[in-house]
Amino acid sequence: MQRWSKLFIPTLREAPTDAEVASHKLLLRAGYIRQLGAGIYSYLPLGQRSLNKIIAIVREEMNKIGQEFLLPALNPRELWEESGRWTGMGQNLFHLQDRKGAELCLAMTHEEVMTSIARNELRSYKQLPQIWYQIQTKFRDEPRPKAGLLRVRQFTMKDAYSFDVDQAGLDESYRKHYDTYVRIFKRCGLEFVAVDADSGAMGGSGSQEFMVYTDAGEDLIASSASGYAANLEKATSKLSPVEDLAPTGDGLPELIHTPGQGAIADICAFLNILPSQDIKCVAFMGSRTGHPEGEPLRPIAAFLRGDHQVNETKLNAVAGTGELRPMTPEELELFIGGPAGYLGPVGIAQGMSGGSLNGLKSGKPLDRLKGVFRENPTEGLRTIIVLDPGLDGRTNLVAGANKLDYHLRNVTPGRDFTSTVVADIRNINEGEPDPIGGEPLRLGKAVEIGHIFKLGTKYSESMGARVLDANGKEVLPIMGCYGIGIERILTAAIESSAAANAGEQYALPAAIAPFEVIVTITNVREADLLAAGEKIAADLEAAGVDVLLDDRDERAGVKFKDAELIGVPYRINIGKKLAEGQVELVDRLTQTTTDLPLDAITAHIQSLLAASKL
RNA sequence: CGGGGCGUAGCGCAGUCUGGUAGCGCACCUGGUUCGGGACCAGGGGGUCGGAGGUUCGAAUCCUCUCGCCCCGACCA
Repeated sequence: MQRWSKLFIPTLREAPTDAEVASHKLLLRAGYIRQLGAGIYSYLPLGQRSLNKIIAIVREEMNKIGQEFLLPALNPRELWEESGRWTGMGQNLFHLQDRKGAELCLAMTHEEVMTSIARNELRSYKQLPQIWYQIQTKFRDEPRPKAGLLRVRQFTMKDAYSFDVDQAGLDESYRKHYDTYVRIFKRCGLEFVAVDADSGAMGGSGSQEFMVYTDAGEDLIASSASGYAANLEKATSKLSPVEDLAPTGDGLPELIHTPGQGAIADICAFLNILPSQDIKCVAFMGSRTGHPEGEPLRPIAAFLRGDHQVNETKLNAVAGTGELRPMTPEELELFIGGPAGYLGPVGIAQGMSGGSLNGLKSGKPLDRLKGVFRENPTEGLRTIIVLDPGLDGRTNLVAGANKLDYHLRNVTPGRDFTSTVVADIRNINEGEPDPIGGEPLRLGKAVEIGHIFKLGTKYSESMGARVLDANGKEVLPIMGCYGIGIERILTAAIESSAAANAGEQYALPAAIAPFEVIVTITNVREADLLAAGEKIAADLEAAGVDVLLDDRDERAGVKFKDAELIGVPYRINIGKKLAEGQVELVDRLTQTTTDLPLDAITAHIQSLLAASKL
């Protein structure tokens, strides 16, 4: 039997000032963790109990589809050079040297080790598919650890790797992981959404992130009741129709004097129109990442509804660039043809050929531009004109005239200007209808607790893993990788619960709480209370319930506060009502209190726990 | 890496500007009272003031350097 009086549970009345987010404060105050350095934490007995419970769930579910390994955290440099990640991971990989000067790293994931095992041992398609996983400590030299356990340099991760002969096999392995993750997170009592993630530079064919909404999160996601969910970088929405303005005059673009009305809000007020009836122009110079010098810049003119915001990730994808910066006034003149505030699509300058630069008057900014053109002397630079679908098909819009203090009205896309491409480049807004079911989108910050990813052959190729297929032909095993952040499950659960209680209190789901039930003897000096508490705790333990008996000689108030701090979902108070044969059950998840007869409590707890286990 | 903030007892803080023997609350120990929502009284223990160097008769306090931590940004398969 676990007795509080014998355990090490150092609760704090006040949180250290370093802690900002709710889960960090509460984990410290509850005695789950202590900090050792930036992004480095010790897990105290309570924290370890909770993490062990999470790990047990993960392991139980993963064992249904795969096999567990234990792999070295210490990896030789050569292995990581094979995959290209020794330098490819940059500063995020912890490097170290042994006494002989040989270089090693602390593994941040285990693609390399798993693939090296696969290439040494797997020879035939008959040995596939394989799903290999491990649960262990990973190291990442994060540029900025923060928010307690949310972003750390050393943490526990379940990562899994699948090896299949063909794409269909990978699809199946991926699906198995998806289903398994859903079961794991449900068992952990989390409310989560699976969002389509950017496959990014990895070039994989599919990727989803499992996210939990919390303000402490670092990602922005959108989801809706119809099951739609996506990262903000990918999220789209159906737009409600906007009423176009009636044409004026002959219906063709008409110059209007709009002195000092450069901002959208100003011009809308000035002309008495809605922002959605105005064309916003955002102009960037784009370049590819990883080409600091000499990479030709690309002028980009993005046109979208006046009430919409550009999403730079989407725009980069459309323009084939990796980095964007705003155009300088000189560049605006050259590539758009107007001053900031009065940019528009009609008669856009669209850049020029390299040769025509010679006619320009000199000056520092222009000299810099000539340097840019030198990379592409014959083609010069043409402005990429991107039109957001929110403007496509619209009529009689208002736009800048590319002339100071003038706008145009009656601007109709397609008729008055053409675009290089029509593509979604905007951020969706909260409440807009989702693209599949039309349900309102919920937009919010979220924390990533899991990620599944169709890797492809990146590692089998670079590290030389091959098997023979049924035709005796050598093929590269197709891989998937699948991660779960163990501590993040705990953190997300606390954040979610604390958010409902003003950040001051939380209760964990029974499945991942350090104890399922706490029996609080309100006064251990009263022999009958002590005896009843002992008996109830013993009965619960005999019934297989994970119970903590608070047998400390403390005042009741202290014990109640402490019980709440450690997040145990069910509390049984042994107190005054014992005289009538009753004890109090506090259900912290529903925030209800019920009186129960002494002899009914064990069965009642058992049924509560059974119900919480799906 | 850029910007900002903070290092004084286990936790929360004052003292630093204006140099003169380091303080408060909580926690901890002892005794007593109290006992269902972080009790009260009395007594007590605990700090090389992050570190190094300097100025000074004298440095938590002034100067220089340095280490650490937090926040915002950048970054984040």
